[in-house]
Amino acid sequence: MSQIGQKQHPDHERSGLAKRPIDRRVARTRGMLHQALLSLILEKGYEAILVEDICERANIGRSTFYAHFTSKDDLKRSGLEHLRLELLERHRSSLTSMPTGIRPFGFSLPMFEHARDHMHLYQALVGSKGGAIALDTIRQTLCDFVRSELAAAGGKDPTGVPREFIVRHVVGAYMAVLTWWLESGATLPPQQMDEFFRRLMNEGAASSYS
Amino acid sequence: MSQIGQKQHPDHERSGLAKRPIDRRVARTRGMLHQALLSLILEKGYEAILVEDICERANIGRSTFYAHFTSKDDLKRSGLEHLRLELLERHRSSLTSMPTGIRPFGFSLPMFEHARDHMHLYQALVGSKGGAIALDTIRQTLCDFVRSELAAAGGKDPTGVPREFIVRHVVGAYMAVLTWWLESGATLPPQQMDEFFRRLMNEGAASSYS
DNA sequence: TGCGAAACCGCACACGGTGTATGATAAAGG
DNA sequence: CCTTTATCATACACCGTGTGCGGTTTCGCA
Repeated sequence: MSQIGQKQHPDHERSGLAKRPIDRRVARTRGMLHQALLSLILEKGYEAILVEDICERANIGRSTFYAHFTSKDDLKRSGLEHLRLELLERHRSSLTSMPTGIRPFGFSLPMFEHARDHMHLYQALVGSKGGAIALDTIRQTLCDFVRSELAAAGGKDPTGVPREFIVRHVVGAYMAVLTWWLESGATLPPQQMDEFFRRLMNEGAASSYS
Repeated sequence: MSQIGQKQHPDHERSGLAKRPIDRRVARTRGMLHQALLSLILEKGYEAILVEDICERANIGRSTFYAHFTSKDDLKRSGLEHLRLELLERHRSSLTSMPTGIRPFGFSLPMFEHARDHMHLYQALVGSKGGAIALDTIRQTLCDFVRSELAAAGGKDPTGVPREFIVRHVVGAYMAVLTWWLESGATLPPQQMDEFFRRLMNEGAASSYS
């Protein structure tokens, strides 16, 4: 309960959330732990990992682990948050670079590219059984993207299909093909995956049935 | 290690897999345990459940639990297998009753109905965090359905989209809307859900974008 | 209806993983 | 250089798991 990273310098306090410099030791420790967890997920899957395993791999004392994270799940969440923010940022920049804006499924290509750039990580998340919870974070983020796209595009749903139905439909299909892509080694380029996805979404999957 | 249910009556042995009558006590015990697990999943979620909880709820001694199942997961798997077989059977009968056969997404309506009939169970699976593994069983079964549909319908994929891509796309979208339906209380009737799903699959989700 | 088999029960035990407390040591940072 | 802060090893209590073992109850079958 050493309350690490809570340096109190009342003077230097910036407004609200200060970006105070972090002690090198803290940064090193957390980095090692994150990396250790990741490599262990690839080896044995998340569920089978022990806190002791992580510490051993990271060369960190077990008590130090608990000084930074309350549990194995806490460590996972922390690592996932990085990922989520990075994804958000990439989506944001892709929006500004292509100001047509209303093009549907704008999240698709950036997401495929992001997954390609972090393939080792995503494959770990997909492969392990515990990855389901992790992927759920991504799923919810994508759902937000689609919701705002739908809200921006058209107010009416002429087909009578509930809007949330459409959101889940689109993101569910997307996550499924993304997962398949990663599972099978991500050999196809992101551009082609994006093209396939858009084709099915535009023409409907039923058109491929005969 | 009492090896329950291994009655040895060498005479009465039928060819191969005999459907030997099960001791009433055994049936009662297993039924209680399955039911207890289910109700507990609804209350606290699968992960938080202890073997002791299950036994207490079922009024079964803890040693008896281990005489039937090796672990909590084993009990879950056992219950899930029932579900999977029932789903398979319903799909089979729906195929024969509608011999046109080639109608795409034939799994859709039977699946929605099956979920409606076992709503409490499915909602438990969807809601709990551990449900991901359980839903995966369903997902794989549906993938098999779609694969055989695709194989039966047409040999060529004129669009150039890989067949497995289509399979994952369809089932991913389906599982997503099914999950949403259950999460939100399954108020819409299965027929309407089926109709919505087919509409998006036929016209493409992009058509709902403006 | 009675008898043998088997299923159930409670209890006790060893094992392993978790999370906390503590005091000593090492390394940042100013 | 000196203070602050992070790290470490150790020890400990706690809890859930899975197994072993007699004793009791219930079932199936003759």
